[in-house]
Amino acid sequence: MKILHHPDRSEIHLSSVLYALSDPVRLYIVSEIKKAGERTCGDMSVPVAKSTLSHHARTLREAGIVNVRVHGTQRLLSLRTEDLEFRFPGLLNAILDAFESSFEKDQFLNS
Amino acid sequence: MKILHHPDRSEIHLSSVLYALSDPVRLYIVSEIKKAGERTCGDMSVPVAKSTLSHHARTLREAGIVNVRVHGTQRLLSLRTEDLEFRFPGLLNAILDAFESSFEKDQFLNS
DNA sequence: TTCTTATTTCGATTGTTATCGAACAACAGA
DNA sequence: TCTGTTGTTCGATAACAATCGAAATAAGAA
Repeated sequence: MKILHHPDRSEIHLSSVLYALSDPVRLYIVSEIKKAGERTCGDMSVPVAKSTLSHHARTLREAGIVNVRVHGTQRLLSLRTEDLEFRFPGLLNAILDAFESSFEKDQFLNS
Repeated sequence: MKILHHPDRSEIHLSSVLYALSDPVRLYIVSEIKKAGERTCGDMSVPVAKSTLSHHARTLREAGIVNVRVHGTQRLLSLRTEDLEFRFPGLLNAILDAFESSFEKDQFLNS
């Protein structure tokens, strides 16, 4: 089985986190995970090819934002809430609250 | 005199703000402005060419993060604190606090 | 008007990224 | 073992971004 690298808590960098979350698709993915707790890639209806979705999942994982757990043929994504809160208190919530109250999520509603 | 376009408060997008702040140089610029209230481009000692600095200032202005005021031959940059707080409550502070307590600012200390 | 200072714009370069489809790999169930 | 499901990797493409130096601009001072 493939080993998925997750950065250590201390290796999570602010710029990388902000960059990873500056993409509307990834922001949407993260907000979906936040709501559901854990989601698979196929679970999320985003208007991109599955290879693109895979790329986004990888970006989020390498930035230290999500944890990926292998379960059969699926990958379960969850937020690294504690680690992020430890490193950057209040950041994730501020971003996700902003996303929820913005119009940026609207473009995914009918996709 | 050249007109500098600043996006309206309602035109500030979360992704653009996060993207603009995902660059270490720009993050440093913003943290310097935050401390001083207002700064000129030449004021800030960043390890990049002046044309590059100009590019970063433009990115921050177009993302709606800074206001640029012309004063003689200089441009005074200030944070659009109120607008950002209105659109994304707590976001800017969470990011700047994270930056201050991270090691990311260290790379600029001796430049 | 000429010089100086502060900053922008231009053109070029180099590197990165988002995207896709096709091929591949891992697993589960029949 | 075959088949379908799930997701990754590969190769390609097109767009974008960070960077620089040189030239241009704009305002003020001499």
